[in-house]
Amino acid sequence: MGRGKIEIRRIENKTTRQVTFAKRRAGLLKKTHELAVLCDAQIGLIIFSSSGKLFDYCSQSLSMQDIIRKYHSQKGTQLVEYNEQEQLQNELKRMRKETRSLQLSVQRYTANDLTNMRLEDFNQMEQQLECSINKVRARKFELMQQQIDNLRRKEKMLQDENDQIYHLIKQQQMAMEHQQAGVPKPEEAQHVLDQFPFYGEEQPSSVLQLATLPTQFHPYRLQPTQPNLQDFLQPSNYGE
Amino acid sequence: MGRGKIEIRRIENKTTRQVTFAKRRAGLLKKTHELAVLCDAQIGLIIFSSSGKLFDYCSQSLSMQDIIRKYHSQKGTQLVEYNEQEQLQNELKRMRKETRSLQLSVQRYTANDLTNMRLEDFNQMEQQLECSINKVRARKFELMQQQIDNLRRKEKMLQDENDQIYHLIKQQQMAMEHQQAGVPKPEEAQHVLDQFPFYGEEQPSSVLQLATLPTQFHPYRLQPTQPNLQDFLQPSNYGE
DNA sequence: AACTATTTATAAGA
DNA sequence: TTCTTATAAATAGTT
Repeated sequence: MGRGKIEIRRIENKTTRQVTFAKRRAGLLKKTHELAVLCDAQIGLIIFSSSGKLFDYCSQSLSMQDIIRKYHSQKGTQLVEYNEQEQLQNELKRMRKETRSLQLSVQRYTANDLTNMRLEDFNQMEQQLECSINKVRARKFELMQQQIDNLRRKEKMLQDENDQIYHLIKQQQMAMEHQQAGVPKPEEAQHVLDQFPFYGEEQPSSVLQLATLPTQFHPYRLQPTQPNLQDFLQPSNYGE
Repeated sequence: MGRGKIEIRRIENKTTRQVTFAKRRAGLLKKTHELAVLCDAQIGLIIFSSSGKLFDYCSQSLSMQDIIRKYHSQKGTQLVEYNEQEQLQNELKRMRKETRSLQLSVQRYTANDLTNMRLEDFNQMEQQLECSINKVRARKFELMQQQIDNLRRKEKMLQDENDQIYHLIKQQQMAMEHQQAGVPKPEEAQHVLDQFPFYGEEQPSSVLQLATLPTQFHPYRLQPTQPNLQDFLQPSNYGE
């Protein structure tokens, strides 16, 4: 349709190609519009010129987005991305529900909102809370018992050690009395004591809480004592 | 281009419209293809007939996906959907975190998992639970007190009513003694009692729990009584 | 689905 | 570029 017939193949002359592009592009847009109007069709047309410029047409009533969406849903493509979004939304919904229920749970346990509760619910809540508190206490005392056992063991070790020190000093005193009929100097006794790992070693109070033991006793003779439970509620490092 | 010129407006005749659609659609696809080839353009064409059937064209070298992607990147659209997805994912992340923390909270309150807890945590938990339980009990007793007050009010009303009945019957008896020097028949007394709304009306036990009141007393004289607290832990319908 | 009178689009020239 | 115009192509109405 022109002065001459042309072959449908890429126009090599750049100018000619550009002119033809402009003319035919206009024609195509016009025909696209006509088809959309005449036949009540929904049409989306996207044209990129060879230089990358965008031209598009979209029949009224639907946006290009809508047409593309419809295209994808009909073609089955994009289904992946769509499903992903769908899945995400479902998961979010589920999470919201779960969070809501958890929030209610926490609220019940903290008893911060007791309005809208029926009298009979209170019994149940009380029971739940009692049950929880009992569990907590049981576990707490279990841990405390372990600490106590541990302390007892350590106490026993110290006791034994002190007994040994006591006898050693006794022997040394006797030996000295034999040699010079004199008494040992305190510094020498200290020297002998040094070989015992526990003697004189300060126990971190956070570990053993021995700081509260009465100190007026003879240092070589620790008295068995019942630890004060109140003082043991510290991070347990037993068994190290 | 045809036997006659036509206006560019929706063709009303359905058959004509369908035929025109087929013809022009073919023409459009052909022209689209020609433009793509002649001018080295990238073109995507999506047509939905009025009945929803899909026809599309896409220039070689690029898929429709690619063209759409390019379209979006050029238009700046799709950024919305991308952001939407991004937002969704962020929200989900946030929700997961919140849910996790709530789960931990609930777990602490139910005391179902006490491993990995330090001894010092137990005190705090115990306190929290005690605090909750106190709140629950306070509220529970408050509600119970309300029920008790309510019952007292009702009791008082019944008492007053019975007093009135008692006096009425006394008066009647005296009147009859005047007239016939006889005693009133029980049926007549019952008739007089009927006008009092509370008399003989059975109270639903779930509402007032009066079922446990001792029944061996004189029916006209309800004894003031301390309700048994154990029996009041029912849905409260007081104040109706 | 094919025909064809016309309209429309457009290639090439101005 | 844009306008013009001869001609190809598309297609409305008909068969």
